[in-house]
Amino acid sequence: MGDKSFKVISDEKSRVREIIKELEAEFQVNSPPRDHPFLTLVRTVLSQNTNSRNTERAYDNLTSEYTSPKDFAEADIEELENLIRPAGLYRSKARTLRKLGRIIIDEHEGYLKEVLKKSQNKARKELLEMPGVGPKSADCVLLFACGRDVLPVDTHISRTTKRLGFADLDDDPEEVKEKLEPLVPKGERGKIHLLLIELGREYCKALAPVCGECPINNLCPQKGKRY
DNA sequence: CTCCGGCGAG
DNA sequence: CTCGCTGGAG
Repeated sequence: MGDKSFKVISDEKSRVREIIKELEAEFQVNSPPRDHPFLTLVRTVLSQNTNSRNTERAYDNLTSEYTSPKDFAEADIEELENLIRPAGLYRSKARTLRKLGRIIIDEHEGYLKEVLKKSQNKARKELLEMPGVGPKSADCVLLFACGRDVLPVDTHISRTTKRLGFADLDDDPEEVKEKLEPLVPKGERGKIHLLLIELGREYCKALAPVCGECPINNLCPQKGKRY
């Protein structure tokens, strides 16, 4: 007896493929190749636990005056704080950004690119050793600054993945990643990352999900359980 | 585990 | 008013 409230696809890999296909028809998520690795890292730090609008404001303020690792390494903390305030968590982020600038200058010849040239595992390990850089941020840099096939797991990814039934409610981001990644075709991890974020922002929202309008509600076990 | 935090939606 | 936002550190 299958659950007729949603399209039953026994193979979860097939269901993921269907979901990607439907979401691609709904959203265009051509991620612009970000050529500047250090600014990619800066943007990622600003985005931590911060919505995209506020991230964008802070990033625009900041990059009108600071662009190179040297700029950040020599920055006045209070000035950094003022520029990035819209992002929230601005005191810790300002200190993180200055430390990151100094690390790039002192330990990597002034270029984050020197770290990213290494093998993916090595690069990830070194990113994780940097202040203010955890799993999600490290993966974002690997994805957006050097096009690696990785799947950064943020709150949107966690929430949508759990609601879609690919992970359990109490799974932490690492567990979500371990369960979702094997279901995603090679080379499509960055794509599904962006697609699930859009899904989370537009439909599968934390507070008031709009399942009735969701483009993949026929592929979701929550169909009929939420309004 | 708690803390950091401006900001907008509901 | 509360909640959550492309989290990470102590």
